[in-house]
Amino acid sequence: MHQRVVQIVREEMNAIGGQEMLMPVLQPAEPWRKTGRLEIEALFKLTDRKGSELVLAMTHEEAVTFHVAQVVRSYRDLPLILYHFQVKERDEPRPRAGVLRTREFIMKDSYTFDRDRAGLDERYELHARAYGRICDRCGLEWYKVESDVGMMGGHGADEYMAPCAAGENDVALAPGYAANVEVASADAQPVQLPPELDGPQRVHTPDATTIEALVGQLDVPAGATLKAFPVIVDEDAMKLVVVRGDHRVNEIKLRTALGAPFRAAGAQEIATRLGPPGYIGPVGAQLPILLDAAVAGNGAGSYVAGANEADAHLRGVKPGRDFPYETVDVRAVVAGDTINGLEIRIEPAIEIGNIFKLGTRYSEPLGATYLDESGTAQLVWMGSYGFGPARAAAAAVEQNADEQGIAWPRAVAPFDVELVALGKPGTEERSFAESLYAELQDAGLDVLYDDRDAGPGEKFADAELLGCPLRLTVGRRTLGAGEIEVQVRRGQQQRTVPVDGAAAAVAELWRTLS
RNA sequence: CGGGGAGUGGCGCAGUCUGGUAGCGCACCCGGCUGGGGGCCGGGCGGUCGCAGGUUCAAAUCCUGUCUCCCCGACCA
Repeated sequence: MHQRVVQIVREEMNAIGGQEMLMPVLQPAEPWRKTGRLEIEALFKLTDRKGSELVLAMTHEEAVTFHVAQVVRSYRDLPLILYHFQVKERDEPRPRAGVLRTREFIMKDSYTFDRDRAGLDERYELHARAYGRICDRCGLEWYKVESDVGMMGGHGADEYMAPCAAGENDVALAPGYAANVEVASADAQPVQLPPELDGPQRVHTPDATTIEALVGQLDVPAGATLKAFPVIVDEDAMKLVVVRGDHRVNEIKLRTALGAPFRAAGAQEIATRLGPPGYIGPVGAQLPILLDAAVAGNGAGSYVAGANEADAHLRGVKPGRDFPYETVDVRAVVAGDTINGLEIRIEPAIEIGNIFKLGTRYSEPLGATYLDESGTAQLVWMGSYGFGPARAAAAAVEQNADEQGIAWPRAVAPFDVELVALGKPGTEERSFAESLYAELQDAGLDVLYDDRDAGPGEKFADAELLGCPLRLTVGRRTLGAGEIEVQVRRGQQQRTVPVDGAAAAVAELWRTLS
């Protein structure tokens, strides 16, 4: 089924003008140094016997850009769509989840090369449509979501997600909206705030180092408290991120907002710069304060915040009046938040593909330029597009399995039909099954023929586990009635077809399946 | 990186606490029965107990080290 997915992808890539090629996995380290990606922890690095530095490629931007830089000279050489199916190697912190997260996997990656942003947008759109067709043809339930650009850098990215319980990503969905929670943004559910005061008032709150404990003591909703999250940006400056007490910081959104790497501040750093951990807050903090939009947007009312001293909080805190801030959107959205007044839900999903607008992120460091009509050198505008056949197959399994096993979509099933012959070898039903096997193949079907000397129960159970769309049974009972039995795997409805013209009837039935 | 678990015939496991003849199911091989939901009877093959050291008369079992795998979390360019 991996090869069936591959062939679907290949056809759709060719249909948008892609040229298939093959690039090496083992590559010199130098181009990776030039793009700054040699530092990536997940990149396998090694040396050969002469001590030359090599890497095992995790994607192929460096290789393809280097290649294009050699070959493309003129605007007349563009646009270009190149792709290949190749092994990717990634030193994952923790490989897991079977086929979903492995150190080594095959990915289709394509790369587009254009003379400008408008060309890139065109090539990107071609891929978006091709990916939609690929997902449909693979029989998947899927959606396209906005995503974080992550390690790739660049100007925008979307992911293709197949919802299922085994998924490792969470996606926020509302009518007309779909985004990975790493970038999702929504309107928070409203909260009843305590009335305003003339200024912050200190309240005694022993052992209230968690929002839960604090809420228990003060009788205010968690959403009326402020949670302070001190971070060290670039191993240098400390900043204080503040979100509503009932919200959580999403670290990907925060990294995006900061525009730089960060880490959570340690207890000692907090104690030195602010106050006792558990009691810190924005009022009086001599730090830049980043206030989440869910707090900053509220007009009336006031909040409870840490007082930066032990066993004390402040009530009546008003952002702006009591502390200066910069507004950011860094909270993780939760189910029940709204977008345009419509509630969102959050679902797990498998990421099966992603598409990135790279721009000149790679063409610049690797010198991929062309000469325009005026003879001026210009940087090539690039896009990068990944698709994981194994993940698509995994999603097809997860979305179509039942108690008995897999129920493959027709397009990606390992075989079209499983033919089960009952009876002892040498019997009439066996010899009929032999001839039916040949006729089915002549009718253009891929057939798995179970001619093992095994009991019927064993064969039926195996057929259902494997999950071919149709199961044919040739047995003495139905054969005597001039029929063979057909089971549609999905739903497991049984029917019979006459022996005469059976192969053609089965082929016809197969065509009606999804 | 933090927490937890597991390494014993091909596969799945028991035995380890309390040291003393390595065991069970499945699979496999042989003979036979059965033949529409993993059926039955009989007879067989197959294991340096992850690895290395130590304790002991004696180690799958106790001790030390080490490797690998799995799960949860962190992380995931």
